[in-house]
Amino acid sequence: MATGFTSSNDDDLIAAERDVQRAIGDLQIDFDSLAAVSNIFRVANLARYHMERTVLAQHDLSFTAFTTLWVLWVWGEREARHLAAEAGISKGTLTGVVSTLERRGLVERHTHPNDKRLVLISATDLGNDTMAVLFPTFNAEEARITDHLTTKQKKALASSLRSILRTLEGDSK
Amino acid sequence: MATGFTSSNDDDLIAAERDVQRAIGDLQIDFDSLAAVSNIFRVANLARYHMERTVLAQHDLSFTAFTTLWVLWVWGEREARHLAAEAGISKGTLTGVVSTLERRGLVERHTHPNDKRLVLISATDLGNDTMAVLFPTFNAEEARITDHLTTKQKKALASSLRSILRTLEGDSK
DNA sequence: TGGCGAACGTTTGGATCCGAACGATACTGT
DNA sequence: ACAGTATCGTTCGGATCCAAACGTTCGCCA
Repeated sequence: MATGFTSSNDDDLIAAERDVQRAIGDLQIDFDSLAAVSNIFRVANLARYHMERTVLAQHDLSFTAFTTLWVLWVWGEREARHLAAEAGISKGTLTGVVSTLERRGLVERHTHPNDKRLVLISATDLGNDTMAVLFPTFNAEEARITDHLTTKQKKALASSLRSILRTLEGDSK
Repeated sequence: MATGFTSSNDDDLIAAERDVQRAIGDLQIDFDSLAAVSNIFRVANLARYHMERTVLAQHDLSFTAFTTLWVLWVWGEREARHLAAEAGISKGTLTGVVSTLERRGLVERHTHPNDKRLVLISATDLGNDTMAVLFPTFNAEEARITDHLTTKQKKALASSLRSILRTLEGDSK
């Protein structure tokens, strides 16, 4: 599959920036913001693909299915719309993902006893056991791909990303 | 739509980490790597959604279609498999994306004159004009969502992400 | 010079993704 | 009480995503 753009070292990025500058002519572009944001997309795209091919393929789980099951493993039973929000997908998408996980015996659906509109979703024992094995492996791979960063750099990276996250979440209010 | 997880300030992250620690019991987890990588996914997911709803919706373009057209705008005519690699999608996916863009009159397909297996894809005048309007708007939004970061922080962010990118790309060799 | 493996883009099948429309259920005000 | 409104999860239509299979075209080499 693809890696997003063709190269990734700093010299090549400068060359790419020059191409962009030429293409846009005299338009004003904020290259620092461009580099920061576009690299977020590139890394996320490639890292997701990488995790699906290595760690998750062993258990035949998609990245979204893994994320959904992870939320249930850590926080326990959730109502469907909250689970969708926490997994970062629409509720329409969640219906399909939960159906897939349910078919595999990893999660269960239950109607809320006091409100029949609500669906409660929880991980089964098999689901929890799967995550107990899978997550340490997943985290070890997270550590490996960030191995060239110092602890301080990792903390700064997470902090900068949280800053962007707050701005994005502020928009929807 | 969803935002991925429920909160984003540093205090809440620590609470989330406590929940993870409780769920995994005595397993060893690298929380710095976890925070760094998971925030990449969260921000990318939400930023992509944000860009599609705000900037790209004005021109009815998906994020992938925008990325593909952006590559053609900056670097000019490309062979299909290279375009797919640079846009970060498989060649099978590219076929559909190019068909969508072609239907909209934004790109053109041409068979290579010396090798009929190859397909050359290029932006039309309409495609280039669209990007000349769209990209500055897109970049302005990139700048806005990273507004709380200093120039130094943006450079550090991009640099850390490139470091991860190099590790990921090294795997496929 | 012709066969045969390699490389190309496309097609296929199945999962995911969204927004919008839908039916079912709960709440609200009179 | 009960009609009207709001909210829930699901379904639907259409686009995107991948891997694998496929037919076409090229290059290699006997």
